Amino acid sequence: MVSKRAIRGDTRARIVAAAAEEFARCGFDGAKVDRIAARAAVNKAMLYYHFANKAALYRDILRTMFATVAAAVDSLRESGASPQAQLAAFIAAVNDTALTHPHFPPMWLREIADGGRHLDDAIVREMSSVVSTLAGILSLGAQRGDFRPVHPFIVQLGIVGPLLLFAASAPIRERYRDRTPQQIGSIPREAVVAQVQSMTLAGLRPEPAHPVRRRR
Amino acid sequence: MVSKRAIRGDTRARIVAAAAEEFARCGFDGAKVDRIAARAAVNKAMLYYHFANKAALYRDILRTMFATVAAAVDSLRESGASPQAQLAAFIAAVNDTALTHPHFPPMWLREIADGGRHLDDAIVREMSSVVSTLAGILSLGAQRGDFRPVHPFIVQLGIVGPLLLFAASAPIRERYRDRTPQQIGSIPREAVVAQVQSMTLAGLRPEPAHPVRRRR
DNA sequence: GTCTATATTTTGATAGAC
DNA sequence: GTCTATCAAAATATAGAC
Repeated sequence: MVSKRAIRGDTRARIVAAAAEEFARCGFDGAKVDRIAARAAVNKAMLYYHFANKAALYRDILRTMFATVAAAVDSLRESGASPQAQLAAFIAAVNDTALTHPHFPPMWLREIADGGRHLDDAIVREMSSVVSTLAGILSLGAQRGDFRPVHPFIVQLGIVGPLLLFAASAPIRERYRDRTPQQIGSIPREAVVAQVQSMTLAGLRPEPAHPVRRRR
Repeated sequence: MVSKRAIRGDTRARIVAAAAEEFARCGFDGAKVDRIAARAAVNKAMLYYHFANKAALYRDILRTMFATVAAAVDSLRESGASPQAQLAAFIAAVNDTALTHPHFPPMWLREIADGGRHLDDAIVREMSSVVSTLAGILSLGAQRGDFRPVHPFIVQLGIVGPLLLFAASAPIRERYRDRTPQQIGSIPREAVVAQVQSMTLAGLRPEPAHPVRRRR
């Protein structure tokens, strides 16, 4: 039962959209309920009519976020393509999602930094679904002898880490475009994706790629 | 002139230490001045005697943080070792710093997610110093024909991204140790560092490592 | 340098009419 | 479902004595 909303704006959806932007920009504690309501052009009391409290609203968005990534990544497993191609597609899918949902990267980073303060079991299930999908690709590649065995979560870090940092650092790079060397301001995202793809694939090749250690 | 502190506790240092922990755990907005003062066993008014306000205290810590990383990374350039070895040492140095200063990773992630809200020019200088050091290693390798030319910042993302995520996600992995598949709880950090090293080096090899693209 | 007491503002949340 | 008015609890910051 959906009651009788959706006559034009669907307030609930507007609240969620405004909240996602606010949470991404300010974090959970920095986000202000008044600002969310204002941005959604909704009365603050209305917000509390739809959601029990700020935390419930936040969790709802987090859940959607990870479910979106999980679904995007899961869909490409059916292609039956080679492990290499599937892995590249996995990386592209994560990047696409970050592109089409610009608030995901900051929220993801923040939730990690927060020690997962607002995670519930449902959200964690979605998160680990992403890793499981990756694990499937990796074990397929290992079976075929294309990949050497590596812990899926480590590979996940190598993929998600750079992509999240790149996406989330856009405002900083833009602001300090000229005040920094190395033209950090003008890096095409395609170059980042391509580099993550080639780095990940190269790092998975069966022949150990001369790892060196060093302590100062 | 250092006045006459340091008789035993050095209040200022205690404030900074307590604040670093609080900022790492809660973020700028989540961090409470009362809690910082309490944790430092210092009166709250004392805190405002040493620092103009919460933001100034925060910036002071950020500055130290990036200066520490910049120094650690810079020192290993003098070794005159091979580009490969220097790069591996760079990665190890970043990891070591994250290990010895556990509040750095969350703070770093948060500042990125925050869009660099609290950065000032001095801090940005330290940050770009790290990238410059990496750029030096990369261009040395490129001169010798050991590395193919890649934008330093992209390589930086590939190094710092995984390491920060791994370090900062420790509490989450610990909490959901058994509720998740893939034994995410028990991954040795050495494995992560080794994988980042081999992935980075492999991704820099002159021969292009069959990059694949894909859009769903 | 250190503490007590307090001013001021902000903010999450609710009561209750329509 | 929607809005007005408002409460109560933080939380940043300061004044001013010692």
